[in-house]
Amino acid sequence: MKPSYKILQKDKKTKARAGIISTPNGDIETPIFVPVGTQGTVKAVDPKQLREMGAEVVLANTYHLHLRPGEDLIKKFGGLSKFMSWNGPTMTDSGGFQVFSLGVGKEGGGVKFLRDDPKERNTDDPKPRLNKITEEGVTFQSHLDGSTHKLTPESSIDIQEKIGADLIVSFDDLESPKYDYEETKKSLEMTNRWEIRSKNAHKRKDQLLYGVTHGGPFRDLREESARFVDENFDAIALGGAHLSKTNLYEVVDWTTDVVTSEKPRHLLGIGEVDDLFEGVERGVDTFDCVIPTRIGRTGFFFISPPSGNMKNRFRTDIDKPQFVKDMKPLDPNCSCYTCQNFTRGYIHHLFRAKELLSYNLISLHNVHFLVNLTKDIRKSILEGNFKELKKKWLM
RNA sequence: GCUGAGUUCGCGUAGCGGCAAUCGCACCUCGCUGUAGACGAGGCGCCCGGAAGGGCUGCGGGGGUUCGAGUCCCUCACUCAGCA
Repeated sequence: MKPSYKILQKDKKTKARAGIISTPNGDIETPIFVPVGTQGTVKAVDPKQLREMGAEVVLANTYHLHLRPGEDLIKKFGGLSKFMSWNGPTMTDSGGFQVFSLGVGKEGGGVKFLRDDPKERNTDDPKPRLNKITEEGVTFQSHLDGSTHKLTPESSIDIQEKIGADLIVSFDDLESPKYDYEETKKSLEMTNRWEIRSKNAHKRKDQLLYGVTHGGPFRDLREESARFVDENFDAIALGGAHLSKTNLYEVVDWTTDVVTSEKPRHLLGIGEVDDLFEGVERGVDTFDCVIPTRIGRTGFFFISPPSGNMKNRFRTDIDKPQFVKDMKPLDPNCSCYTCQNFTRGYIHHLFRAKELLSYNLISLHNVHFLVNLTKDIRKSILEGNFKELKKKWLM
């Protein structure tokens, strides 16, 4: 079957909408947070746990799965969804992001994201790049063994067809946050050429191919890119969102104002609590982000209001000494397995002892937290009180 | 009792006579947004400082040699090993 998207309800005051993406592996009720499972697993979280918490789709990475175990192997196992025993909808990223994260993004000490605080902006010391970008595609040094690999729009799509996710992404070039207007424009033009090649290479009709919008922080480029992607694709992914918060929301607005409303919109790589509200309000349907699992493995867990707020970014660190004797669950308002069964004091102990269960319990909570938040957001759209829910969270 | 080895940050350690003194663990603080991340950065004698920096104390105790001692010498204490 051909994947499709349908809007069920539009919010009256904002661009938020509740909808449904239908795929051969099941339906995805949007808005929804998409946990990232780069290597065919959401790190430290079992597929059964994902299903039980209500996750509906998992995003894996073309680059990583190509290097290991290889797309042909995954195909032999019946595709990614079966291979990882998830048996639900999946999405793959094109590998374009690795151009950035292994190359440009490593410049300036690996700072990949611009914050509003100028002190945190990229510095100038260049780091060696692990990749080379040409018109044809990208040549990588494998981070596993240093061997050389090439990824092109055609090979990325070929790999993604073999991996067999329901939702796949065009091969794009990522602009560095350091690029000026001209450099960003050049990068965008490359992306556009690569996206057309991606589209032409794409044969499997049971997969939905997203085009990716770019254009850095520049309005006219963003709008041009959105128009271009809208003309050529049935699904819109908003890329290069490594911007300051305020700029990010502007960029989302510019994009969703231009793009056909009846197409699903994905915001690549974004997913802090406030981003989910601001994104949905501006018409985003799906988000993927490593945040819940990455910070989970380093001890941070999400907390809801009133203890969670914009100032603490809805998170705190289980490693803190204050949790030693804390008998409360991670988040008192949370219905996840972790919060229903374990105390902060116990998880603190596990984390200090580097016990593997701590990574599972915290990651599970964090993923549940964001998935559940987007489900609440969806419900609020259907019930007509999205703004009230947003206000309750972001104050 | 004799002989040998040892006693340096909470623990374990490094240290050609120029050291506030190495490294690991622990501890404290901070950071992670399409995952080279179960990770990374900083701190960890005391005092002042935002920092640069400055002051004080300091390598089992005591004494000595030396411009200068954790480093050399004497002595005491304790620990460990072997012999009695």
